[in-house]
Amino acid sequence: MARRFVLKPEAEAPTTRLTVDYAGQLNPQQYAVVTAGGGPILVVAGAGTGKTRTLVYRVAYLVETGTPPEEIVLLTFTRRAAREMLARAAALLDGRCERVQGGTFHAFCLGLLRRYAGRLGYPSNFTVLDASDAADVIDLLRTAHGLHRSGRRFPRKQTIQAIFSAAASHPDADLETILEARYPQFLEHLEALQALREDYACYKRQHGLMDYDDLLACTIELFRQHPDVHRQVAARCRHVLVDEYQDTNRLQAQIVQALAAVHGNVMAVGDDAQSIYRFRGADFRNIFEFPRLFPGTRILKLEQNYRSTQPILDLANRIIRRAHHRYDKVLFSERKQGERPAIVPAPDERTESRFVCQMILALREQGVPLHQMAVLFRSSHNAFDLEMELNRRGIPYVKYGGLKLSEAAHVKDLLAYLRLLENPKDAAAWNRVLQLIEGIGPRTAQRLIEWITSADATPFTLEERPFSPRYAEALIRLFTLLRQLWETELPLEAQLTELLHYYRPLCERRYYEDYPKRLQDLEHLVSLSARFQSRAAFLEALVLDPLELTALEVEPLVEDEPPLVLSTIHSAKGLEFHTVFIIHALEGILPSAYALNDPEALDEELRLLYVAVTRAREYLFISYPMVRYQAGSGSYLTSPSRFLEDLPEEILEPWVLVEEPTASSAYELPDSGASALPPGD
DNA sequence: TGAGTTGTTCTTTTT
DNA sequence: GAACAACTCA
Repeated sequence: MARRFVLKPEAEAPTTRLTVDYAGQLNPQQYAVVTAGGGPILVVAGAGTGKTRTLVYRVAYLVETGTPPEEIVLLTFTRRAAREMLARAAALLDGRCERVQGGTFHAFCLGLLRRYAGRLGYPSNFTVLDASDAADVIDLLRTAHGLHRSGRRFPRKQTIQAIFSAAASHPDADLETILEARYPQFLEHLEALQALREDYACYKRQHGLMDYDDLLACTIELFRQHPDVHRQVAARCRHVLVDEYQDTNRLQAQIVQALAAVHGNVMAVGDDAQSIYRFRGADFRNIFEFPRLFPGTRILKLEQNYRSTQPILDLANRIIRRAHHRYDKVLFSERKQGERPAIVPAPDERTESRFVCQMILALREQGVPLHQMAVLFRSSHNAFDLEMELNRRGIPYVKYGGLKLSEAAHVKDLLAYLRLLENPKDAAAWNRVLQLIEGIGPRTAQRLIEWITSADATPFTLEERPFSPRYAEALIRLFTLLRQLWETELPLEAQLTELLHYYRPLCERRYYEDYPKRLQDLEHLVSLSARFQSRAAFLEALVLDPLELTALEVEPLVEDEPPLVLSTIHSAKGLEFHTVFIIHALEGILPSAYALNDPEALDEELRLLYVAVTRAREYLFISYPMVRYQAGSGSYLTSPSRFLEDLPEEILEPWVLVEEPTASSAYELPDSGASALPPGD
């Protein structure tokens, strides 16, 4: 008779001691989220409730309790957010989080597709098109079809691109539904647009091109067609964490579902009241779909606001109450004391800018660092006047949002050469590059592209020369250079230097009015490239993360003092500041004129204001000009945003700007402005 | 076919 | 103030 030995069940959690005092550093709700076990979890978190902090601790906790870092996926809204979170988690654990997979949905998908593109019939060196590249390709096809003069007005290339993108992010709706809902004026072109869309898809496949939407759609396609790849990828996703879930679209939700297919551990964090990316296909209802998508979901809440004072939250709560949709969250703070938010009407834009500048300087005198203050606005040109005033006074600032350096024509030109070296079949890049040569217009460019991209020969060789002598010499020069760079593996910076040397005269001819400034940008770009490992990495960073470049651009200017932040409200998502100014709070701007006829869009504008307001910790100033000037039509009276109407003075304190009545400074507000300040802290 | 000029339209937010 | 269509001239 054999002897029996009774085995005890293994303890669930590994016995390693935890190095972080989770219970001590988090509140009970946060602690519950951080230490929650596996399975699907939805965390509904109001503004300022320590969402980021909670995710950071969650990553640390998972690593400490035995999850291999490389099997954690952290999907965030920007790459900057991912980097920051991972850095903080790494700081908690002495760098043990380094191998966590993280980034935006687009970046994550791109990584996968580079590896598995072959399975979908794409070359692995495919090019990623940004929105304006995509519009250029569409334009190419539109011209080829002769659609641009098909009678009634045909939408412009950017609009077509927007329509296709909307269709791609709503995989359940067809083109007709999209047009009906958002572009009824183009319904008459439905068939032409459908044909064009098919052509566009086909063209991209032939030339190794993917736009932003393809990155998501192809990933889903890959998983559907190749279950083995899907299993392999999902197996490495032991825990999937998604930040800002309210701003995901249907495709992204499907990707999350696919990634969690093996282990089933998904945690999504979001706030339906802060959804501000509807125009990009996001739907805040996605967050309520989560429990349906993942049966057995546990819903946890973070409710206590640590960021703002109660008066600021009172205003935020009042604002969100105006929405047609009911948001059942009321933010409360332990920080009962605080100044009331101010509403500041200014006679005109100039005065509004002067007010903001002088208040900023006064607060800086009081000891608030510049970079703890932010000026927020609906769209980037709302800040032009203020920027002039800041420049005049020498106040350093960084501006987020709006036009990116990588979207400027001259930058795209230079990068097009680089793109060709990476993918010699990139028709969009060829189109740019060829048309820069004198004597080559759209027609010739197209013929040449066809010939170049169909030949299977070594790239950048000119065997016969069936071209007009008008441009033959220039074409040979271009090909020789590209061939040379393609064959010799120079460091990235040297490649760009060579290309810039070639491009410089073209740039001077084309932009004769302002080429010195543009060349300066390009030299900056060349020096920036030195930090990148490879051509591909550089190009990818520029397509997926154009923000970073704008931010970097200003860095060297500021040596001693971190600068003031100017930002679109969209780009300020997830950030917080000691003091926030919201400028141009006007009908037609916030809410935007485009939203006025659509209750859903109007709700989104309201959420946008809600996001802006909840960025502030201590002081909040909302201002607007009472008169504006418009080129041509002169000045006109404005009306303040409807969202701020009829709010009692206990919630929003009205201010009046008064000019100092001395003769010498009759046109200036006092620079110290001390008497106008709220009491210091 | 390309280059250059003029008049018209539209103007948001971002990966 | 830019992008685009429509025009003229070489």
